[in-house]
Formats: sequence, C-alpha cells, structure tokens
Amino acid sequence: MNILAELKNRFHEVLMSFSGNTEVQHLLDMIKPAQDARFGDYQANFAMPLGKQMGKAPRDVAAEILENLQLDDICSQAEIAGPGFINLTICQDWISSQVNEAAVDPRVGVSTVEGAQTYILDYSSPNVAKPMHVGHIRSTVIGDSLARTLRFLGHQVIADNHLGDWGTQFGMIIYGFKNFVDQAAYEQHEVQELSRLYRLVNRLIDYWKSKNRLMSQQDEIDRRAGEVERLEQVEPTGDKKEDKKQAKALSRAKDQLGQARKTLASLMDTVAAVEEDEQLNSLAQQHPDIARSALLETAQLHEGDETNRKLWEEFLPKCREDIQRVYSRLHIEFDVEYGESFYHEMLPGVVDGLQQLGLASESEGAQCIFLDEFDTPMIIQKSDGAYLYATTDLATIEYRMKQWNADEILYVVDHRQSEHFQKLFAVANAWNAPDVKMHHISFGTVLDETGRPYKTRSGDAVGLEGLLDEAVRKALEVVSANDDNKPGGPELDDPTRQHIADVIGHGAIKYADLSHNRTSDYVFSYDKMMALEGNTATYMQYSYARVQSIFRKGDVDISALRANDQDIVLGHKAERALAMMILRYSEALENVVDDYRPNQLTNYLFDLAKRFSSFFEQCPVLKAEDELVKQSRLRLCDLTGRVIAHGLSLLGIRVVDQM
RNA sequence: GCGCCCAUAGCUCAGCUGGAUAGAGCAACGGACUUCUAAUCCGUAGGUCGCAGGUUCGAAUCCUGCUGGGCGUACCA
Repeated sequence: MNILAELKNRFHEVLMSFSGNTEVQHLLDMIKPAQDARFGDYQANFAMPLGKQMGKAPRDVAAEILENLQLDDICSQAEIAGPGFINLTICQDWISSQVNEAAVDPRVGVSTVEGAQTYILDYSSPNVAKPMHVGHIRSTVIGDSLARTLRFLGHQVIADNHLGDWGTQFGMIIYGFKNFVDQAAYEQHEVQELSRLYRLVNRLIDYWKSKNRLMSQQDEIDRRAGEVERLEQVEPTGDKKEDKKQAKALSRAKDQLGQARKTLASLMDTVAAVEEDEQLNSLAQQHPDIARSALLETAQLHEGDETNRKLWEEFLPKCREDIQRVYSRLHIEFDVEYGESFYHEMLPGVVDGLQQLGLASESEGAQCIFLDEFDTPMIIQKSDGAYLYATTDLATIEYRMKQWNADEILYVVDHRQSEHFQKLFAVANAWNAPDVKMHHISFGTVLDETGRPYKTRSGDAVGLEGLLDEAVRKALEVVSANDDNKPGGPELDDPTRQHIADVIGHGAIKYADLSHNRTSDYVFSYDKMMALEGNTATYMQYSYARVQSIFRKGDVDISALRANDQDIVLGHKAERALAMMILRYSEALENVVDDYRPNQLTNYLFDLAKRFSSFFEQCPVLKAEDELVKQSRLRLCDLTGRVIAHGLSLLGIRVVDQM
C-alpha cells in the first residue's frame, strides 16, 4: 500500500470539481509527507494556489474541500493550519491494519507497477584492457541498484555490460606484447603482465606526446606573456566600466599565463620522469613512433589481421575473467555482456544507412552528422576509415530495438559524456529509434581528497580490488574489536568474523557511493568510505542483526511468528513512528525510479533504521509488559528486519544475523 | 569563445514538483551500558543556503546578472 497514492486518490475527485484535469494532477502533487512531525504525517499544500486562482481565502477553500471529503477511515485528523495548509494525521487503526497486511506480504507491502516497461540498462562498461579502478565503481553500483529496483517494481530489465573490448587500448597492448613482453611473467600471471604492458605503452606514448609539445607550449607561454605585458601598459581611461573590463582582461590573461606555465611544467615532469629512468629512456628512444604504431595495430585488428586477431582472442577471455572476479565479489550480474566488438560488423551498415538518409555527410574526409543544436558534428567514421564509439553506440541502439523493442534505455555514465549522449539521442531519434526514451544517468566525478578530479597516475592507480581488500580488512578489525568487547565475551569464531567483515566491507563501499546524490561530485576518501557509523550500510546491517539477536535470545520460531494472526498494535509512539516509516517503503522506491536516484532509498533506510533504534531503546520486546504486546513487537521487529534487508538487497548489499 | 554542471554548518553531504522555524552524519561538548548487541540512544552548540536583483501569498529550490570552481568542446572512449 502506498499511503501517498491512496491520499491522492481520495482528493482527486473533490479537486476535479474545483479545476480541470491537467490542473488536478499538479494540485495532487502538492500532497506530500509532512515536513515536521508537528504537522502530522502528510500535508496538502494546494489550497493556497487554488484560493488565489478562485479569489477566495485559502483557508476557506481548504475547509470546503475537507467538507466534501471522506477521510475518516484513514485520517484521525485533518487540520487547517497557517495560511491554508491541510495537515493530515493517519489514524492508528489504519496504520495497524496496513502494517498487518505488509507483515504477511512477501513483497512487504509494495505492489508492482501498472504498465510495466522494458528497460535496457547500460552500466559498468569497463575497458577490459585496464584493471578496474575506483572510477569504475559508481557506474557499476548505481546501475546494478537501478536494475534491481526496476525489476522489483515489475519492469522488464535487461542489464547490459557494454564492455570496451575493441578500442585503441587493445592496439596498445598488442604493440606492447609484440615488443616488450616478459614471457615468464606472462605465463605466471597473464593479466598482470598485460596490464603492465598497457601502462608501459601508455607511458611511452605520453612521453613522446609531451616531448613533442614542449616547443609549442613554450611558444604559447611567450605569446601569453606578451599579452599580459601589453595589457599592463594600457592606461586607465577614467571610464569606470571600461577600466573594470580592462582589469578583468588582465587578470584573465595572467591566469592563462599561469595555466600555460603549469602545463609546461607538467609536460617537463612527464618527460624527465622517463629520461631519468635509464631503461625506460632507452625504450622510449627505440620507439619514437610508438603512438602511431599502436594505432596501426588497432587498425590491423579491426581489418582482420590474423596475428592481431589471434592475440586479441587470446587476451580477451583472460581480461574478462579478471573483471569477472571483481563482479563476483561484488555480486554484480548482467543479463548480457555484448562488448563493442560484438557490433563491429554492423558499423559499415550504420554509416551507409545514415548516408542514404542524408543524415551523414563527408566533411574534412570524415563522415559526420551535423546537428542544429551543436557546434561540432558527431563523427561516425574517421578520415582514415576507422569507426568511433559513436558509431558503435548507434549500432547498439539499433540492435537493442530489434532484439528487445526497448521502451527506455538508461546509460549510467559519468557526466563528462553528456554532450556525446545528447548528440547520440538526437541522432537515434531522427534515425532508427523515434519513440524510445533514452536517458543519460550521469554522475559526478570522483575527486581526490584535495578536491581535484581523481586521476589514475600511471603506475600506481588505486586498483578496485585493492580498495575492496582494504575495506574488508578494516571491517574485520572493527568486527573483532566489537566482538571482543561484548559484555558476555566473544560470540563469533574466526570464519564467521571473516564472513561478516566481507559483507560489511563490501557493503560500506557500495553504500558510500549510493548514498550520495549521483549528480554531485564524489570525494573519495578511504576513511569516509570505511567509517562504520552514522549513515552507512553498517548502521542498517546492525539494526538487522539486532532484530535477529532478539529472536535468538527469545528463542523465537520465526515461521510460527509469521504464521500467527496476532495483530500488530501500536501503543507506544516509537512503535507508531516505526510502523509509519515501514509503510513508506514504496514511496521511497517510487522516488528512486522517478529520477533514477538510489540515494532516495539510502535516505529512507537510514530514517527507518533510526526509527528502529529509537524503538529498540524505548520499547522492550522480550520483556514487554504482556504477551500481546510482546507478540506484536516481535512481528514489528520481524517486518522491520525484512524491509531493511530487502532495501539493502536492492542496493546490492547483504546482511548478516550476527555482528 | 561557446555549451553543460556545481556553490547549503568546521568537514562530508541530504533537501523530491516552490511550502510553515533549512536537515543528517562526522568532528566538538554534556548525559545514558547489573539492560533484547553502546557499531547504539538522548541532549547542547554550530547557517547571510556564493553575491545582487526579479517572479510569487510563500524561494536553498524558478528567472536574470555577477563571482568562484569543475567538465566538455572535429576524427580517444
């Protein structure tokens, strides 16, 4: 049961007599959870605009609406307050009966949506040639959570991992393998060696790129310095506005000069770092053309060159296994994993099709699609004949429509690609998918602790696996310390502690990510991520474990408890508050799906767990005043535990019975 | 230059479609374990919601300008 939906239902008819249908929807949206407990449980704010519109006093309008409304069974109180707010208090009996229903419902009171849709979720999509690092986690975790939530609500979901298994990075690995491989190391640990080769080639390419840019960068500095000098000599005109403009131009020029100098310094660093390393330097000098050569390897792979194709076929499964290992420990699953290579053969057809429709045309040797709203075109074929990820993305949409006839496609990708997606959606809608709704579920950049964009420094990137290991290690420390300090002595053996640490550590990392509004940038901090108090998964897991602990101590037979028809009664205000929050679960899920924001669910779960903690302090369960209250509270505990576990499961987070 | 995004407590962040006195967590301070797990709870303190205008009965939220930051911007993904 969704209380909010039910309230809107009740108000709908009455409001219809006050205004038209489209307007009513808008007015109904002004019914929402109360901002403050003093105002009851829900509040309706539509009397103010309605009064304005009708030229009546809002309070009179509110009164008139309430007179024509049958709310007695749901609300114990419907009060007009302030300028015309309608404050609604849900009545005790109704909450009880709804909670009783939820308690025997496998879906804990959440119904499936009407009008289920077919969603395709495109998330995670790592580059298989590079080890996964902290930057990959957001897409993976947010996408996984949205997939689970949509599915639970009754939609059909196809989770697709659009792997980067065909791009330039493979050319780099192939080049590295042909020139620098350490056979012994490769035989011992293939992926590790491949990843070393990738980083090595990347570094050498960077070296040459930087080195070749030194001159032009110096020129730019000279030019900017000249500009600063020129601006400094401009005499004040006496005109305030004009002088302000001048001052601004000068400060901007100085800024740019500083930037240019900084860029030069970092170029020089890159160059020096290689040249100071004798071995690296000698490799660099032996491969001056490495950037072009690596691209050539990619081109040859795409053209079907036998050697390169064979190498690719040898590398790919190994890279995928490596990635799979991370997914298994995170319990991430996909329905399909069609990488970029899967679409390779469709690309010429995509370009042809777009040309024939006149959407694509040649410009500067490349096949381009020009769109009115954008300055730069979407390029679908390079002047050297190679295809780009835009081409692949278009082919992917084509395939997805044919294969699944999707209603909606969600791309969980960081915000830097928003322009790409805007173009992609515009082209797809004009070309082969006029009706499908496509959304870029963008999220913020991962920042380091100084607030700068988190960048993987070549050589010592924070691998995702290392991060997960660290989280589990820290969790184990806390689990052990906590268990050792239990009043009755330790309760957990080592394997159990290890398992608990595993659940808590992985949960902490996922939750840290999911609990932020996805559009915000994200400050990555080991300490913050692994803090196991406050608004963290651990707090919810702890609440769950406390419920189970009550059952253990009380020797409660859970299946018998669930089978008995003893009603839940809400005598204490902490019980009422807890029950009310349980009934809001479906509202929370609706909020998640509404704008694809899992943090709506983490916020809800935190509220729920807080209410439970408060209930736990104030309401003894096993030592309740009588058997009726005890049974009622046991059932309330059970339901709370189930909602917490269920909510966490939609975030991809597990629970344990004991902590 | 153009485009997109952001600015909320000391720190990290919520704040849904405009609603009443802007909320959490962490850190700080004061209380609560003979008790169903203190990984907890109760309380105190902490704010010019970047600045200036505008729209509105009502603005952190919408509009305009400004300041400061991030990102993107023709053949990488």
